[in-house]
Amino acid sequence: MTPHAKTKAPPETPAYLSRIPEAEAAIRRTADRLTQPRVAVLACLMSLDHAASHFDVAQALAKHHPIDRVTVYRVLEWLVEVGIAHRIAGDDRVWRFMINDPNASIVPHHQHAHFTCNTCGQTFCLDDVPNKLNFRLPVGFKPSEVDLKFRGLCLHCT
Amino acid sequence: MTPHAKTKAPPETPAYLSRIPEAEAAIRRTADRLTQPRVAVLACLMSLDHAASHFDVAQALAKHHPIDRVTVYRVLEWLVEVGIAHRIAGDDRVWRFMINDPNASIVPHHQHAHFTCNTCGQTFCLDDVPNKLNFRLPVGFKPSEVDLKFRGLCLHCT
DNA sequence: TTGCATCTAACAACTCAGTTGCATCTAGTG
DNA sequence: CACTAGATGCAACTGAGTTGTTAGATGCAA
Repeated sequence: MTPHAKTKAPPETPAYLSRIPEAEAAIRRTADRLTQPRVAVLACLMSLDHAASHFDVAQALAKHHPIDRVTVYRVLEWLVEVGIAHRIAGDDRVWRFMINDPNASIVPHHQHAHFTCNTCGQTFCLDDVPNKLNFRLPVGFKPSEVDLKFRGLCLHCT
Repeated sequence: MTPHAKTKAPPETPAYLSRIPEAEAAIRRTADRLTQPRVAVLACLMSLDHAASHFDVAQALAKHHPIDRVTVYRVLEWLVEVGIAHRIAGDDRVWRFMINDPNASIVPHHQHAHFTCNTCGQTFCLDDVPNKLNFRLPVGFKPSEVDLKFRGLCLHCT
């Protein structure tokens, strides 16, 4: 084990590297330019099963693809704009980002749920949870979006 | 949503003034001190049917009860601690606060819903909505809290 | 391949909500 | 009335996210 491993150091060969071809393909499908930061950030998101903050992304890429933090912000924002990812508001005032499920509907950030683990702090998407819910709101409230958040123990920390 | 996308200027005689006796009574029920900032902040929250940010509160009190913004933060935090109010995380990275429904359960911030209006930007509590929902989460996820947020058109903006 | 218009990245400087440290003051008690 | 724990006010700080500007890539057309 590495000494002083307070935060777990990234592995020698980061998992996101293998996702680079997949990321390039997805970016080419957009009308915008294929750039190194976009590829790296998207590959990073693709390698995760949970939501990542701008800081998580910048840190994961620091060794092999160091990217300015403003660029990370802008790439993440762009990924949301073009519909590749969606953003999640956390309780700690930090945005987290996650790849959209390609099987989901066209507006996947609507009507789907998130789960934040109280132990490891990571946020997961639960895409198939709330579709079958129908809410009864007080008279006069006309909802257009629903955001459902759970907190508790995730499957890794059980 | 613009931060503090606020409404009109407060009236000559702020509505919160009439809530001061009620606020004093509630604070006396706690084990802590009755202070002017606590009374004013609580009365302010009591006069609203929607959630208020620290900025909303400070602004509402500015004329008759000017209070340092750090004190507003600390009083709001204290109100949450003693169970008089609860805090809501908004999409604009701003905490908003609202009085707890005295008829609700002991932990009212669990298992209740919020509604944010896309037009006026205000956030309301919908206390009686999600109690009857039972969710089916993926295997391994053990939720302890649920937070349900709606966005759309509120009853004032219909 | 080269030239070029346009888009994108990097850097610095900034905004803004929220926090911390500390000296001063005050509510409640005796 | 005096005393003290606890609250307030002020200043300085933190950290996420944004904006402006310049330099550098990218992709298309010639």
